[in-house]
Amino acid sequence: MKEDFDKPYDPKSAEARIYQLWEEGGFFDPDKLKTDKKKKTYSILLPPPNVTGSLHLGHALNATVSDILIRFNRMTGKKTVWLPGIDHAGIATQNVVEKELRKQGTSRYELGREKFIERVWQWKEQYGSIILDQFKRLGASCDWSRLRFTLDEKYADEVLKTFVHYYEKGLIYRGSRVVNWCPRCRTSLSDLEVRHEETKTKLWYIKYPLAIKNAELRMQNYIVVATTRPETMLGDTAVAVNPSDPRYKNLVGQKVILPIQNKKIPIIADRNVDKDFGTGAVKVTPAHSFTDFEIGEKNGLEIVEVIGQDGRMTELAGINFAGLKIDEAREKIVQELEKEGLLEKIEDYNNYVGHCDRCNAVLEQLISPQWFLRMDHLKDFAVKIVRSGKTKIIPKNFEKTYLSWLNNVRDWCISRQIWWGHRLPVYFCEQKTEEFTVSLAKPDKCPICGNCKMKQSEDVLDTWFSSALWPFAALSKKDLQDFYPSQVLITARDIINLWVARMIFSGMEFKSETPFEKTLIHATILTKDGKRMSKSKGTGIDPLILIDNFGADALRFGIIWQSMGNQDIRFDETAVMAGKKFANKIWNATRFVLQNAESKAGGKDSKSKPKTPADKKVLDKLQKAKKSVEKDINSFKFGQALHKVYDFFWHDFCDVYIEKSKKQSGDKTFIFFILLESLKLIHPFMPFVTEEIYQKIKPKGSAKALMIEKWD
RNA sequence: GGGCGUUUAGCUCAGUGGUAGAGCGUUUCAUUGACAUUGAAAAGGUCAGAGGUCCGAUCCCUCUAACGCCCACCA
Repeated sequence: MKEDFDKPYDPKSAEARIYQLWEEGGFFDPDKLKTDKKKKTYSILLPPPNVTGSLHLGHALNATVSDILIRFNRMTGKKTVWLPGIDHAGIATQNVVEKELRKQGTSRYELGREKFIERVWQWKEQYGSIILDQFKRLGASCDWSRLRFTLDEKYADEVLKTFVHYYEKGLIYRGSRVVNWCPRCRTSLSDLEVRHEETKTKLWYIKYPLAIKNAELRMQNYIVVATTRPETMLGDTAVAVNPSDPRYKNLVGQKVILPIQNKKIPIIADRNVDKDFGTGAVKVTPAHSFTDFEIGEKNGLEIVEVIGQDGRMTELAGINFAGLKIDEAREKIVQELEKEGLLEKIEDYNNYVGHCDRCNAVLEQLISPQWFLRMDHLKDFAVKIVRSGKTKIIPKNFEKTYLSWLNNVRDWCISRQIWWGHRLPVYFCEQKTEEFTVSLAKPDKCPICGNCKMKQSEDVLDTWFSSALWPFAALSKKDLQDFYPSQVLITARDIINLWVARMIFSGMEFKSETPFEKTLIHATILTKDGKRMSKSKGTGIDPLILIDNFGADALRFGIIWQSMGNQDIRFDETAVMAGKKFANKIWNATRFVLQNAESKAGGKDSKSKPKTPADKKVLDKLQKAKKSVEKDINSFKFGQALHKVYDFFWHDFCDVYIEKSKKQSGDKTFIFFILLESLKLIHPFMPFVTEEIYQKIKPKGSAKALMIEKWD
């Protein structure tokens, strides 16, 4: 026993063995543990990582924080579960597999839908659980028997039911409207999947001649519009000015000639037009702009689609332009306008151009038939529950992010034209191809024409539509009773709207209750010089390498040591090294205790009473630290808690008490008791080393594992 | 354009309306008996700048600057 401690602590040999011990002991599964039925249950749902993902420091922070809460609460005797899962991550996963196919010289189109999906499943089987193994290496005490995947049959059922429910309630509708479109992924996107990037571009001032018969006069009478996208003018169906703009008052109602297309389009007045931008007159392209689409609807304008789903100009753009890429078309248009003397001037301009969040392609706004979830009713739920304080967002200032998004949200485009995901439970009639029926299963007989076989919609749902159901769709019927709502959702700030808000209104709609009592928005981990960590820039740090070098406990220590609140963390590796030293310190202190406290004393005897003043003092310090740590954990001050744990053990216990005990003779069972209590205190933060020690020194009759010891 | 956050020791960060704290780093000394992944101690800060409130401000208020983040259909 004592000999085990002759060498320094070696995390590598201990961690895998200890994790196995926990898993095989069934200690992660609350149904296999004795729990205190009088206490409220405690549950956390793991934000399901993407199947495409590999562990980064953000996950490590999230998992460590969650694990501290779970381990702490489990030790207090509450029925506690941490439920893990994986997200199918529609576009992200599809893109990864497509990339692989490209390497093999083929494509999803060549394979066809069915074969392609098979390939993605294969890929999922191969890589799907890799990231979860990485969570295990961190020591995450998830109940793996409850693992869920968002495309599991049961989960998928729940998703489709939700769709049908919303549809029957009139909250889901189909419409041909302008959407964000990624020409690379060939799918629509929701507003939240658009990343705006500042782009240096030009503002072209183009003359639109008034439609006067006299050709000479025409060249002198024109209206100038300013645009960043001259190529879309091929689809213009009006010029708009602000109704209160005196410059254009007389022109409203007249017509101009759209250059190149040579077609008459009206000058209209619309309040959405900003008098101060450009010339105060704008071209209106209802097919390729959200604003213009609205203006077009109000004024009954014609819609001319000049950009296709492949991101190239369509035939409607004219024979000279059809098939050209956007920038080719732009260049050609500008040349032509110049030739005709219709270009007044060009200015430099900084614009925010929408990019695909997943593949970074420049997005187009174009019209396509899509499915939308009405937000007006659902958002009210989500606003109310947070305003009333029934769901708390911590830190509180993020409530502003949340509320301001909800208050300005547009209907959610939930359909995607990719293949990997939940296919819409919508069946179209083969005769009247625009008519459809919505139902969970394919109808035996077409209710529309009465005899066709019907064709299921090709579209799949936005991944976030299914993620939004996670808090209840991931739970079994029994678990719903025990664990809904969960106590706290722990996540990063960039998905407050994308995910948190949508979970909240989904939970309200289907369970009439918030899915979690609190949302904890944890810090973002940055590089040491304050830059965002990113794989592509090579600024990321791989947590697994840190675990290999220093041990999982050391990594957990290092991350939490720096987690003092919502302050973003500039990651400092020396904190991880400090963690490694601390693990070793605990190890060595144990060696000393074993050498001195000969009688390991039975479990009960170990609760000896303090005898000397030093005993009393260290006990007092321990109890104070414990109370303080409890308080900090419960208020999510993890860094503060860890500092106290560290201070107590290193300084009060080792530097003072152990040093003193060297000079103090007599009964030394008390020091053993303090050591055991310290292990409990440290365990939520550094589970491996504490468990490893506990397994070696635990008195007869004590718990099978430290992780299920009683906190008090 | 709108919103938010940060600025304290060489580095990463705590903290308080009334002598400024930790880890790492640096310096000195100690130690062959738990641990050199050690112990004891020291040096090191006009708490971003300006103004205000107060007996007193690093802390509260206003402004400025730098950095960072989120949101956004002004073409």
